[in-house]
Amino acid sequence: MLDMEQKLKIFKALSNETRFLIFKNVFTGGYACSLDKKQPGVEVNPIATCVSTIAEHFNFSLPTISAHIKELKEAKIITVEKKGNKIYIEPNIETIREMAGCFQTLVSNFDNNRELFFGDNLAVK
Amino acid sequence: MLDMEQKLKIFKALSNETRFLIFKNVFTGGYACSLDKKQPGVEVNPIATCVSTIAEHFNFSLPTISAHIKELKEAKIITVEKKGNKIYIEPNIETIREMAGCFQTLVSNFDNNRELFFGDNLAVK
DNA sequence: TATGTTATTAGCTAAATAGCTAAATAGCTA
DNA sequence: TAGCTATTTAGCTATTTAGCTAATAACATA
Repeated sequence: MLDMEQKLKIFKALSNETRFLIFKNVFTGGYACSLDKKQPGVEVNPIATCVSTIAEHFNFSLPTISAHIKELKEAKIITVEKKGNKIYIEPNIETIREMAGCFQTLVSNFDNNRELFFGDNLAVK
Repeated sequence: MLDMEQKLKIFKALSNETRFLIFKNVFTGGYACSLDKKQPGVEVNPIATCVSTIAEHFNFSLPTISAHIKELKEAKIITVEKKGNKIYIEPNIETIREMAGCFQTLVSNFDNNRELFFGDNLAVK
């Protein structure tokens, strides 16, 4: 279960456009190709990418992108693993799964309470 | 459908602890009682509350709470309606329903791709 | 060992954020 | 109309954020 502090970190991490785009592309494979070009045959998840590959997609400096990645890592939205002198970045789907669950529970409880109290349900109205 | 700009506003709105707590209590009825005490018989959703009622729960000034509420309103997380000289605040469940859907779609697509590519599914492993 | 590659740290600046108090606005009520 | 209640606006300050360059660290390889 994600506690409030962790949720705040996740919301903050995703509230910045650059971090949101990194998140989007890490989760949907938007950066995956560049990796193979750089080091064919390396044994990593084909969805994995690295800091400089991500940075290629932005007009920001490498340290800036590195700092954004650190924030996504601390929010547990991505995982990072050092192999050689590269950092391999992968999506952390379990955190997103938990977020989906939290929002869904809130909606379900809300709809259920509304039905209990008012006998209606705007969700199907 | 929520566009990226709207999602960024929602994440930003929920990244601050005070706003997160307001959100939590507006959605779960944490502030509802004070309203009746103030104006019995007024014709509003019993879950509705107002700015000063919310402010009672924090050690922050009324203008500070007012500004937080404005940000939640602009993120479409809550709705506000002026009745007389009060602002009645209600949860906007449709926005949260959309967020739940976005996260769930991301998770479902991710799991589906993983199964397609690797024949496994960490969700049930 | 020297050089190149990848990423982080340090130190800086400009802009945004979150808080405050005082004043203004809007509407109700005596 | 005068005064009361509810809320917002204006103007201020301290802190945080997001960007930069330069320097450093860690590792690979010629």
